[in-house]
Amino acid sequence: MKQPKARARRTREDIRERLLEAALLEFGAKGFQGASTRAIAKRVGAHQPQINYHFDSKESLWIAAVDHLFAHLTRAMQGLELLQKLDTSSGVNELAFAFADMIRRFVRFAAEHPQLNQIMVHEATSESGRLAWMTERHVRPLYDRVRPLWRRLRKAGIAAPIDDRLLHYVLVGAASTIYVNAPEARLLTGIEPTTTRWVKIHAEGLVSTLLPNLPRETK
Amino acid sequence: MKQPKARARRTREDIRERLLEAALLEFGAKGFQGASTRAIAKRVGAHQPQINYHFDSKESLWIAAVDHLFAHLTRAMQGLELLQKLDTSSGVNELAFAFADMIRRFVRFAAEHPQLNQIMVHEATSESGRLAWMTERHVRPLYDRVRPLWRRLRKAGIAAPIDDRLLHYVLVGAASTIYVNAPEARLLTGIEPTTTRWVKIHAEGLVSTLLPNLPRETK
DNA sequence: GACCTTAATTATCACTTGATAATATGTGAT
DNA sequence: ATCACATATTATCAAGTGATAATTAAGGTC
Repeated sequence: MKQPKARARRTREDIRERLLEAALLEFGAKGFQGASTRAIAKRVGAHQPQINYHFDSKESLWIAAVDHLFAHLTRAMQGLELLQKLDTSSGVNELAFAFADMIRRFVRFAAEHPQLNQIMVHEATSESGRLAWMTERHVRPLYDRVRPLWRRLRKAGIAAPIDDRLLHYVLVGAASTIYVNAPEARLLTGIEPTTTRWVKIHAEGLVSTLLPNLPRETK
Repeated sequence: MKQPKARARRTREDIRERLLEAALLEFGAKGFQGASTRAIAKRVGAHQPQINYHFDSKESLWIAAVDHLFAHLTRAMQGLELLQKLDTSSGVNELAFAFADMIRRFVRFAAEHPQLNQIMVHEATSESGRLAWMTERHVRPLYDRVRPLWRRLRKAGIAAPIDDRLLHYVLVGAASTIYVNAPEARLLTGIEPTTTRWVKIHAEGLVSTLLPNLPRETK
């Protein structure tokens, strides 16, 4: 009477994708050490050794998951042609509008994908190969791109008086902490911060605060 | 020839204090799960079972360490009589100066004791008994104290346009992320953010940004 | 100096972890 | 239908975890 459990066989891409998403949730919530491969596999109804089968190791899974998520971020941010605005040296006002939009997009992304900043924070608290890899591969490009833009906005008197090297952490922290710490924020404030309503309020608050002299948008 | 290793016998308070400090470093860097009691003990030249001897369990150690650190924060913040400024309904300008000072102190504390915000972030990413305990016991008092002050400053037109429920996370994030992520920040920016020079630049930047219409201090 | 309280050390336990090897089964090509 | 290959499952391992019990030694008190 013991009939063998029907095993769900899925395509390579399908199961890999599911494992990546599950990994992001676990790594984001528990950190690299705290997340267990068994818990990740269980999330998608798989068994633990499938992780070593589809990826080579826990670390490889982590790398693949982080690549996956940063690709998502890049996609979400690049409707903006910030680089071109800068390169063409066009009007500083246009740059300011583009920057404001970048802030809004970043806040929205942080709300919808808190795993990214959660993972960054979990890793950034102690030195490791993973931290060095993530910093150079994914964080530096963003940092290097944003820094000159901010300098220009400051010279134009549009941006708040924050050093361009510190800005990265001020912006990331101000934008993402409430979503990184969402379980705490729900307990503390009683609100659900990931609501579109609150995300908008948050984003507009940051825009007005970081770019206090943003000109009126006249299209 | 095998002479017994001289064992360092210390007073109860001494070894407890040392274990607490070591625990903060490990918990801050690795999170609760990631930190091992053996690593904590090793930091102070002790053996792992001493943790269960002087504290009851890993969790009790964590609680004691967090209490210890928040007591330190309270001490660092309370030269300010923010409460009184509020209660006496005295001039809003004085409140603003006090608030600015609070920001400076908080930034300085975050730089000198990154473990606090590291631990908060590690715990806040997933629900747990520890998170609930820490939120209600230590975070809520600060949150509840600051919120009405900020409302008053906003009404007076001194504070930046950020909702008072969100402010907590905007401020904590903007002030502490660079120190929480210091290992990353060093790699990324090439500067040492915990220098008094950079801490001052950071703090003043936040004050000007969050309180853009702070009156000139006239004593 | 003997004694006793308290801290330190050693040995060991049950449990969880990531990984590997061996086996079983699903699926498409022929 | 059969076969070959790719995916799933099971069993197992060594390493590391927090905790406990048993033993040893330090330091003050008389």
